[in-house]
Amino acid sequence: VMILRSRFLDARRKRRNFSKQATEILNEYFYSHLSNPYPSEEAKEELAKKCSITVSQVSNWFGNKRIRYKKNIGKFQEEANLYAAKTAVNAAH
Amino acid sequence: HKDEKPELDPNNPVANWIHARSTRKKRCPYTKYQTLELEKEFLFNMYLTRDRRYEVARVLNLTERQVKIWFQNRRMKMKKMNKEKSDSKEQ
DNA sequence: ATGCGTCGTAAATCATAGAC
DNA sequence: GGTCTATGATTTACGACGCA
Repeated sequence: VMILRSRFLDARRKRRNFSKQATEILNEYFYSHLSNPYPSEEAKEELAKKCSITVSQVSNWFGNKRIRYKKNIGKFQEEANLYAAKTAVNAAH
Repeated sequence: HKDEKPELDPNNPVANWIHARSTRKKRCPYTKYQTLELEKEFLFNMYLTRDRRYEVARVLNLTERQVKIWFQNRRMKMKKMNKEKSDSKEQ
């Protein structure tokens, strides 16, 4: 029990970057909804499930992404083009 | 959209996002002492009476509005922590 | 009308995982 | 291994809206 408890507390204290696949999914949503990147509660739940993270973490990710994108659009241009191309390919099939 | 202020720009993607008004006060981190005292008060009661709010604000050199909002945010934080706890329980 | 409640968020800041 | 920067989380501050 103590082991489980300490493991749980450690997990909360020690942040891990999200997986590449999770970041991929979040970015795909973000760049394909760039004019209104505010997922509904339902959309957040679906993203959370697909990414194996919590709804709060999805909210945090979008909050951080929006402000960091807005603060320096140029820095994200390459990334934006990449995901735009990716969703274009998906739409074509 | 709703929250705060539109940014009237032609075709930039950010134009229709939510933007904070320029009049918004910049976030000012509270001192350890201020936070500790606020937490003690919160432990005593999660909701402030008007008298307590006045007194806490005076002692900590904050405005009554800041104290009111701190308590609102603190209650939301508690709600979030409780939700996480119950979520991790099931499953 | 006032006034304080929640909810969702902006923006700044914190903490540190990871890249170099 | 020590410096940095990118990234996830937390902290102030508000707008929108609800209810008494």
